[in-house]
Amino acid sequence: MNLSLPDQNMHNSSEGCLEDDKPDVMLPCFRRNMYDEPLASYSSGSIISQLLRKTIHNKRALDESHFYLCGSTAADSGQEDQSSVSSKDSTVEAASPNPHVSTGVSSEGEHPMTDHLQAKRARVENIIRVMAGSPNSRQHGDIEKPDTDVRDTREAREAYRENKRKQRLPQHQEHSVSGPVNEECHKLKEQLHSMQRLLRQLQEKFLQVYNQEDREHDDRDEIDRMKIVGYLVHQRESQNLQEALKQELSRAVNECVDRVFKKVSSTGLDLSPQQRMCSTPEMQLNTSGDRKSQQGNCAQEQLHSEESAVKPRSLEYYESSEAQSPQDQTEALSLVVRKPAVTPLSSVTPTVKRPYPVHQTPFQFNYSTPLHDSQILEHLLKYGPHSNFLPCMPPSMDRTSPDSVDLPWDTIAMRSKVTSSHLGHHARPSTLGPVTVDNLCLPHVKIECGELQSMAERSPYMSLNISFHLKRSEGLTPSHLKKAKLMFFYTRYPSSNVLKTFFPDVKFNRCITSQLIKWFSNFREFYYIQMEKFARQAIVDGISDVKDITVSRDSELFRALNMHYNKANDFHVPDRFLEVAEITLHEFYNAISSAKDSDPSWKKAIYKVICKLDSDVPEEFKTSSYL
DNA sequence: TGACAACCTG
DNA sequence: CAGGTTGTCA
Repeated sequence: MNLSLPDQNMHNSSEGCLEDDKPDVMLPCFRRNMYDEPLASYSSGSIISQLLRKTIHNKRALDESHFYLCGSTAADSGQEDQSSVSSKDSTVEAASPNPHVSTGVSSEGEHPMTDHLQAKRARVENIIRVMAGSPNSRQHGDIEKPDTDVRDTREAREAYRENKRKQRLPQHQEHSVSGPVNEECHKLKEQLHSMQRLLRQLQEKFLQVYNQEDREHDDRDEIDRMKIVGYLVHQRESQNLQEALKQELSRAVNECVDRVFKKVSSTGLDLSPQQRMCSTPEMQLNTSGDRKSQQGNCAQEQLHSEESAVKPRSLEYYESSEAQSPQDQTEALSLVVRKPAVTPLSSVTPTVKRPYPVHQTPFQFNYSTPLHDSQILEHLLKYGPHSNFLPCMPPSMDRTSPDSVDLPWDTIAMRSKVTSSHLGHHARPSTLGPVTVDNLCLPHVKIECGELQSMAERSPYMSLNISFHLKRSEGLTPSHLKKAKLMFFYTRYPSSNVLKTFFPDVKFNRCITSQLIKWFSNFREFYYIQMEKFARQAIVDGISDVKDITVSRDSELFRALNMHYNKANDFHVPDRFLEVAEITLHEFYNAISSAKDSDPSWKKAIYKVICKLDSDVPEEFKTSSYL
C-alpha cells in the first residue's frame, strides 16, 4: 500500500491537520465534488444516476474524510473531481490513513474489504447502469471504479450495504417501467425518500462509529476533535445532499405540474397565468381588487368602500382585542400597505384627468359571502382597514348592493369642470405617480407579526411589500396623516387632548404631539391660503356682494380643498365643512374688500373667528383601526 | 420664558 | 410637509 499521496498537501502531523479546521481547507471534496456544481448541468437523462453516483461517492468521501481527515486532504478529492480514473485510483489506493489517526481500523479492514468492495462496486455499477440506462452509465461506473473506501468499520460497512440493498430494490422495479413524467416524478420521490433514509442511517452509524472509537482510542483529545470534525463534515454533506435532492425533486415536480397544466390548457381550460394563480376564492377576490386598482383613481376610490363591507368582522376583531388587552394590543392594527405601482401610466391616465369621477365601476365583491380569515387578512393586506370610513357614508348606503356604492360619490357630485388653473396640475400625467401612491396611502412599516408575514409569504399575491405593525406605533405613519387630514374637515384647531383621543394607536410623546400639531398647522396654512386666493379672485371677478360667494361641492375651492385633504376622494366631506369654508371665504372677502389686508396681522381676526367653528370629530375616528 | 401659531423656506 | 423663524401671550 502506497502511503504517499499523489498530492503533496498531506499533513504528516495530525496536529497540523486538525489545525486546518476550516471546512474549505479541510474538505474540498464536499465543496467541489458533491453538490456545489449545479444540477442543471446534468443531462436530464442522467440526473438520477448522477445523484446516485454522488450519493455513493459522497458516502465514500465521508468515510474517507472520517478516517483520512489528516492524511487525505484537499488534493485527494480535488483530483477525484477531475474524473481522472487513473489518478483517482491511485489516489484512493494511495490514500493511506495517517496511522496516528486510523489506528486499529485500516489494518483490520484491508483484506476483507477487497472482496467487499468488489461486490459493492459491482452492485453500484449495476444500479447505475440500470437506472440511468444511458450511454453515460458506463462512464459513471468507471468513475466509481476506485471505490476503495476500505477504511470503514464493520458496522458502517454493513449499514452501508444494507442501505444500498434497500435502495436498490425499488429502483430496479421502477426503472423497469419507462413511463411518462409523473412516473418519473414518482420515482424521484421514492429515491429521495430512500436517500433520506440512507442519510439518517449513515448519520446514526457515524455517530456510533465515533462513539466506538471514542472508547477504543487512548488519545482522547485527538479523537474528540476527530469526532467533531467528522460530525461537522457529515452535517455539511447531509445538507448538501438534501439541498441537491430537494432541488432535483422540486424541478421534477415543477416539470410535472407544467405538463399537467399544458394538458389542461390544451383541453379547453385555457386559463391565463393570473387566473391560474388566483384560482382560489380569496385570490379571485384579490384579482378583482387588482383589476380595480388598474383602473386608476376611480377604482381607488372604491377600495375604501369595499373595505367597509369586509370590515365589520376585522374591525370587531381588532377592537375586541384591544379592549381585552389594552396594553398588548392597543396595537389594534394600524395596518398599512403599499401596493407596487404595477399599473401602466397609460391605463390610469384617463381617470387622473378626471379626478372626481361620477360613475364608479361596480364592485366585484360579494358582500354577502362570509369571509374567511384568510380573505380578511388578504383584504387587509391589500387595502388596509380603512373601512371605518363607512360611518361617514350616507346611512342609506346598502352595502350589499353593488350599485349602491355609487351613492356617496354621487352625493359629492363633483362634475369635472376642470377649467381652473387650480386643478390644472392634477390633470397632468406627470402627477400620476404621486397621486396614485398617495391614494394607496401607504408606508413601509416593519412587519412585526410573524404569522401574518408567513401567511403573506405563502401567497405570492400577498407578498406585495406587505407591511404590518400591530404594536402601538412609535411614530406617525402616512395613514395617520391621512386620518389627520380627514379630521381637519371637522376641526381646524384640535387640542392635544383631541389628538390623543383620536390617535389611540400612537404612542404620544412631545415629538409626536408636535408633529401632529404641525400637521394641522400646515393644514390650516393651506386652507387659509386657498381662502385668501379665492377671496381675491372673487374680488377680481367683480363680485360685489358677499352673499354671491358660496361654497358647494361643485365649487373649485372645495375641489382644491378636497384634493388636499381627501385626495383619494374616499371620504364624504361633512356639510359643516362647506359652511365653515364659506364663512371663512366671506371673512377673507370682507377683510380684503375693506382693505384690512394692509394690516400685517389682518388675518388674526379671521383666525379668531374660524377657530370657533370647530365641530366634534365623529366617534368613528377614535378607533385605531380607522387607519 | 415656554408654548403656540403663523410665517417663510426648501 | 418639515424645519426654522418670528410674534404673541400667559
